[in-house]
Amino acid sequence: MSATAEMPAVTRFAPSPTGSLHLGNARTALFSRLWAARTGGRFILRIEDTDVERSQPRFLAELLADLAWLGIDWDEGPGIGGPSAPYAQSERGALYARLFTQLEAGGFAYPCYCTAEELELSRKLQRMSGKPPRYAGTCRVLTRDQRAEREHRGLKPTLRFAVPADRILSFQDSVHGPQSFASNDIGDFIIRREDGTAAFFFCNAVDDSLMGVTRVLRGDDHLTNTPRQLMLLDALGLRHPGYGHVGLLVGVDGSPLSKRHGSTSVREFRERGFLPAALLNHLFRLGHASDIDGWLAPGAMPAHFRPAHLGRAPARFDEAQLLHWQKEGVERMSLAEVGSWLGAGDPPEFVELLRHNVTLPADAAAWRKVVGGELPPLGESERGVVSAAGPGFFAAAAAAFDQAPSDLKQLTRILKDRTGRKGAELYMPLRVALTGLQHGPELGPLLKLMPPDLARRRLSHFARNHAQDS
RNA sequence: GCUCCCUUCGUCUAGAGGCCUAGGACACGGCCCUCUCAAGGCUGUAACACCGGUUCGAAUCCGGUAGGGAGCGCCA
Repeated sequence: MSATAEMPAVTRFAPSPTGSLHLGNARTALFSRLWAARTGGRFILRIEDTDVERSQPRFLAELLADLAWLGIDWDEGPGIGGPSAPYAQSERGALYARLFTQLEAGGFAYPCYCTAEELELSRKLQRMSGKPPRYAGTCRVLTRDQRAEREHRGLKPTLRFAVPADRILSFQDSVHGPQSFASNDIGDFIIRREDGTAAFFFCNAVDDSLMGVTRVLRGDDHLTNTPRQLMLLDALGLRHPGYGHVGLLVGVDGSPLSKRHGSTSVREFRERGFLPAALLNHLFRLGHASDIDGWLAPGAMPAHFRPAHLGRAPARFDEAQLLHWQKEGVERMSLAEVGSWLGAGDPPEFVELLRHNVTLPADAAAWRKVVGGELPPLGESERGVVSAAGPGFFAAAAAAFDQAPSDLKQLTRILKDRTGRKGAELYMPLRVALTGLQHGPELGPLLKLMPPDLARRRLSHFARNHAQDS
């Protein structure tokens, strides 16, 4: 639309390897990737693993695998490298150290010797007296001697950013429009932890700028954090990326997406047999209005991604809609693809037969049982069908089966002559007796796949007036 | 508590003062097709949170109310 929206965008996804890929993160990763792709820019993957306690190699491997499964690839980052390497923040310590000294030298930051307990208490007190819980600034005014004394006592300081007074921080949010915040509402915040590692506000902002990111797309939860990062960048003389904050992904009840809403990670959907393209199509339309409603092959998504149509309101993740895309995805697979997706080594004729009746691999398992195993007990409606047909019908059916085993066409012809029934009245009781259900793949081929004695048994079972007891 | 954000059919959304008796998609109902389901075709139900204001005219602008959410962490 506007000229800026079409300039090559450098975007990024900056996850922490502290768990498997969450749906909300997958969505912002997708949007960022698409934004870069649509404008001919670059997409960077950066690993924010400064929290050594929670970051684990196992999670990183999962993260990369989840991204790969979704088909979200990156132009710079782990495994590829690039001009801004390294792309793991745990390896960028030396760089951060230089910037910390620069900030301290310029008077933009100061060591803070307050302990976690002291800070906790201070916040509690502030809350109780109805004040916003902000750092009181205790260590900001320490003299050189006072600092030396604390060092001498063996206290290890954190580094705090000295938030300037009376400043208004304004920026143009690409999703929310113009924003502005007062620096007086913001307390001095920690940019380096006691253990010397860089804190989120710092390394996240600094790396975005240093890596040449031009469009930061992230969740709404970061909107009020943005002014801190702006001040930090200003103190360092680094340029600001553009920011865009998309509405959060929430559960069907509108509360933050959590376990009780069911599956919330990409991995869970993958394990349940969802297709990556299906998940992508759903995510693509959550908090985003594309110009077309129908199925999009992942490769076509960049052309239909509209950054100007990113949503401010939270979007509910409704699995019913994902199911729709899943059906679309299954319909679009080749026979061989469906076969390997089901992953059970089914014969091609079986796959061909049930492919339109299956949206998840679990559905196929049910049909496998229909063909070769036990039938589940009949439902109320199915019992109705059976008793309406009557035992005589099934006795005739069993007899007809003996004349034309496993041949539905012949069997129905004979049965039609003997009973005078036709259409649904003829087929439905047969379907229920043979499959236990009123719907499913074509009955003829289904019957051919069944062992003849099994089919015969199912028919004669209902000839003995067993409709009620099942 | 303070600061900030959000609010159109059940869901995802279109809509940037008249084109809106509010459009599309999913879901749901009906009809057609069909041995069934699905697919396909046709069709139906269903929303501007509320109250004021500005205006000839408001879903769209302004103010307030309500309800949701986020941030204020040595988590990211």
